Amino acid sequence: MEIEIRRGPWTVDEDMKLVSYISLHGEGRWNSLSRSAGLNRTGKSCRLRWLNYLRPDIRRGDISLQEQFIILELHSRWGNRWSKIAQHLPGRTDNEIKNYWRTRVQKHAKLLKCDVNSKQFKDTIKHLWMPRLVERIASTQNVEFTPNHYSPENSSVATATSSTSSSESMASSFYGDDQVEYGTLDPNGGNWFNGGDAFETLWSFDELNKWLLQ
DNA sequence: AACAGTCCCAACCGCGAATGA
DNA sequence: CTCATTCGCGGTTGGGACTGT
Repeated sequence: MEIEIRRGPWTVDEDMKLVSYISLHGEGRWNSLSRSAGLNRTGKSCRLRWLNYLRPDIRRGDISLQEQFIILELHSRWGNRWSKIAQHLPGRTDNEIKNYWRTRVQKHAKLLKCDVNSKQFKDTIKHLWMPRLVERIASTQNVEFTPNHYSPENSSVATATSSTSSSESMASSFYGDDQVEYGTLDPNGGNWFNGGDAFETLWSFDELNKWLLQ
């Protein structure tokens, strides 16, 4: 008899079944795991749910400034190698980083009317956005961060601080201090980037345009 | 309050790589 | 070696949440 495979959002009951099964038997062999756990889901679906949502070491909340820097840095080296980038951001999933890139970074490329893969945009990230991020990180309290020397081989330096609550307080102080300073970007008087996002308040529209026209 | 437009993220899909029979 | 199955990655999308009018 064919059992209908479930799709779409996971229920609390399904989550509990998956978590309790994995806690007893461990991960892997996802297709058989799905059957054994009594889930009418594909192995793929179970794997994705566990890795992106149910894993106990998942880190939630805003992407910190350090994490933003690391994403930009590693993406400039490796491109869309999301899982590889995620390995250097403990608790963050490849899916989350990918979503972050698409929703935030690509949006900026679109606003500036340039291709996200263009040299122009990459240079903007490298020579304007990243230095500005470094400034912001350095200016916030008690943050040990050595972005100039960040490398995947030495990622513990950066990730050690990003995994503490200091990054959250840093982000909140950032919102508070700089919303106005960097928020008045719209030539028409409004807020160009709608405000609200730390990444988006790092530079002005004029500043970016000036850079792009160089 | 109601509606429309936009944003964001969880989940799906397709494909290539890895593994095993 | 070949074929089938499983795994993991990157791209895409549906729909709920949010925002503006």
